[in-house]
Amino acid sequence: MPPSTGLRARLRAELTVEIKDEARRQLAAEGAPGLSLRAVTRELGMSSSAIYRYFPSRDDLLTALIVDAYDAVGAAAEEADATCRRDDYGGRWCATGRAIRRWSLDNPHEYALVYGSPVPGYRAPEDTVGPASRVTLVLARLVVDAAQAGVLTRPVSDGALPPLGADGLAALRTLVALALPDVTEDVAVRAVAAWTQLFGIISFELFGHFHRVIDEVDPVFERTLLEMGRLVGFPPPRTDATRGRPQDGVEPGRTTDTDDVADRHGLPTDDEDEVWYLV
Amino acid sequence: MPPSTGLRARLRAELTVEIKDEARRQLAAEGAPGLSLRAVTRELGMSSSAIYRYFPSRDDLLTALIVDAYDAVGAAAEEADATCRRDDYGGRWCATGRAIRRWSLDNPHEYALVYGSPVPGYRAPEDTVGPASRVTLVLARLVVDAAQAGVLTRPVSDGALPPLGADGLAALRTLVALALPDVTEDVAVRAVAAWTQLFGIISFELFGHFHRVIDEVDPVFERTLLEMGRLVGFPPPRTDATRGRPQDGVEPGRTTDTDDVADRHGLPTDDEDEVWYLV
DNA sequence: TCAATAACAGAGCAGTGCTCTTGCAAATGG
DNA sequence: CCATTTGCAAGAGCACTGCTCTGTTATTGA
Repeated sequence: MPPSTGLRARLRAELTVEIKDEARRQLAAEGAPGLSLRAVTRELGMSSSAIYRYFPSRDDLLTALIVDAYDAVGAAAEEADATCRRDDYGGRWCATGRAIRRWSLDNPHEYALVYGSPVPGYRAPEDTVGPASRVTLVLARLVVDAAQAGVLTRPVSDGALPPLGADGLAALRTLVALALPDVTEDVAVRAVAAWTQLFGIISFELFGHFHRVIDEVDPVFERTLLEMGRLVGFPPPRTDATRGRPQDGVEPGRTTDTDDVADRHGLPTDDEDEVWYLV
Repeated sequence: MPPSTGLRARLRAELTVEIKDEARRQLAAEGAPGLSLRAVTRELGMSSSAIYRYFPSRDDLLTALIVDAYDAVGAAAEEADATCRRDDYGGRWCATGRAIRRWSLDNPHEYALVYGSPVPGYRAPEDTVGPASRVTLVLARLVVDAAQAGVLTRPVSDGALPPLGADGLAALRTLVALALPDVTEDVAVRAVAAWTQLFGIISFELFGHFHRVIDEVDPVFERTLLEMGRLVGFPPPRTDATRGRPQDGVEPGRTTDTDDVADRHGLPTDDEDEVWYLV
């Protein structure tokens, strides 16, 4: 028996992605409020009511686009992180942040759909929590790797801030248990700060809050990357690529991404700007 | 001559605010996409076409609401800052951040309207840049005050990060010239980091990105306030109110807001946690 | 008092999300 | 192989939206 119900299912799957592609085109062209189901069907040459066999409502289509957007930015973050040496924690942080920003600037409406105001009513659709965690996990894994390697430096001196209270510990416990094993709550809260700062500055840039305040965001973004990376405690990035133009591709150098443990000791670094933040 | 064109103008102004109030009610109830001009007119008992004499389009009504929201959050920030002693820079930073978050949690849809995805097409309406700068100026003035008082501490040790490049200096020059006189570009970029982190964490909380990650945001927010305040270089807050419940009003203690220079020396602080971040 | 003008109500247009009914083609079971 | 069930598509239609146009009424300034 050939693939049972295969023809119908195949056609259905193809039309589903065709609808999503056309919807994504309209989303990129006019933003989420400009997405019209009727316009999608019109462009695809089918009846306006036919689309409801594939997406039962407009919100469901939007949710599908949200899931895809989460997946895309997560893939961008993963790829950027993968192109760095595993022990170059500062470089991984900067490269990941740069990749997320680049994806956001390239897909502003998808970014707004995902990290802007939640469009579908009020409900946080449970289907999006999975793909949403993809990009988060890249950053979390980075923190965990650095913590387990023991390279995370305390920001100023021990005891500069009072220890976290019981409520702070409790609030961070789920986060630590979920994605940050072997990480101090102290480090976790700084990671949250860096995480939210990253998306905060991207949102401000994309949503126009730097209008007439900062005209060229690139160097400021690079600098905040360094500042927040240092705040978390990452060692400084290995290469001096952070000074270069970050908009040309993901990261110019370091195509080594297969060998993992071999890089742990690493060849002698070419430059001596290891002392960017010493502590 | 009685107030010339007074009756008509008065009625017009009254109806304008009535429309805005009803629109704000609908905005708070169902969010920006749920705001309907026809529903507003229906609720106000007038014809659907009459509203266009007051707001020529839906986007104009939204822009008016955006301006009001900027004004409201700016007023909240100003008031919180004003209730602190002028030389308690850490306290002013924390109080302002807390007030902004509180306003945001109390008016989530207005926050989303202002700091979420920009709804009207693509244009950044020029009318909003003025009210938008109100809350920004509170934070900027705080940085300037602390810088001029000479209390801003460098984060780790001098020269830990390489000096800003020429492009970084150029990018920050407009910001410094506009709102941060007598502030180093080095401090300015950290202020931008704190600024964007503040709104980043608020957006994440409001837009559901902490779902199943952080259940109780309060202590984490308090902690990031301290961390980012320290990153900028503010001295630690004077009172121990940061450990209390920040959701009960703006700030419980310190009702002194009139005397300015008299507080400069200050009464002996009651507690000894002045050494929160020493550097 | 009278013309000018601002405000208003209502009809109407094009568009939207969504539902219902009808008809057709494909897969399935005996 | 045929009858039946199922999946899919098209069209009409409903309630709603932003917005415009027309005609009418009320207010204003001289």
